[in-house]
Amino acid sequence: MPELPEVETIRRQLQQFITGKRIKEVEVTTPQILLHISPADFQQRLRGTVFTSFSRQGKFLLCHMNGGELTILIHFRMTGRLFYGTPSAIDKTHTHISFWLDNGRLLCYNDVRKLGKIELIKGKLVNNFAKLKSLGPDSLSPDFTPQLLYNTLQGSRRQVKDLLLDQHRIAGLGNIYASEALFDCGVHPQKRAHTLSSEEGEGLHRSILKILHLAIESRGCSIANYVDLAGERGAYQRLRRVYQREGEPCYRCGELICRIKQHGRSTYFCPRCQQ
DNA sequence: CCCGGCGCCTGAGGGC
DNA sequence: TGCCCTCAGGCGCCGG
Repeated sequence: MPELPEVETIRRQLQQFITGKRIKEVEVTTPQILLHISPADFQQRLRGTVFTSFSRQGKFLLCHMNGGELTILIHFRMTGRLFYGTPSAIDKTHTHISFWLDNGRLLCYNDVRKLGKIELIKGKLVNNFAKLKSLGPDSLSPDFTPQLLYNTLQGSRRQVKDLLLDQHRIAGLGNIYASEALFDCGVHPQKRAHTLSSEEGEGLHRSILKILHLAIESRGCSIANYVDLAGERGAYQRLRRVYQREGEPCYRCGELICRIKQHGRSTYFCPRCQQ
């Protein structure tokens, strides 16, 4: 479930429903999901702690426990999800980590492909955590300005779509929203980043924000298997203009949407609207 | 720095 | 029905 809007949707729901809840017990059925910590240690450290708040950096979800004493860091990769509900209501197929809460409900990490990762960060180390520090500015943070994007583009000879997927430059965009944003501003995905004009840079910046806000309003994109905390699908897939529309007419000009491969990943674009 | 390839995993869908 | 291939919202590592 991966990109920024989906993680943000989950974060908001956690903030609303899980804040203040205490963990009674932790169940680890698939240890490989845990990074740099044993199941026993993970359980022991989290037992009895309270969910204080939830934040997000790019596609990382941070669950702050006991006012920041500990942070659970979650990356969903391709198919990770979180479910919240009563034990009888939750389908435990592909559930790897379960948090039993003091209200009798369960918060479960579910992941068909088991590519997602969960780790624990102690106290103030969060601000120094290498993995988070190496991220570029979050696409929705005030640091992500038109000027910053333009400077980033100027500093790279890579294809612009490839650059947009690099979390160390800009954090949050994934394969769907990168294609959608480039279509929205009419920039060809294979254009070299440094060749974009400042107007194109500004247009791209505007489109990224527009697409991300629209996707969050739609509570994410459920082309494949993404669902939110309550198991509900998002609605953005109905608004997408190019992603997975190969061979279908462009909504703007009628030309057929193309699919190309960039670094092993599909990119969708309109050859007429994106020159 | 940049790029391509592989590995991590499972499941869905298409061609034969 | 089965097999084999490709593909999938991601990312880290390695070698050239």
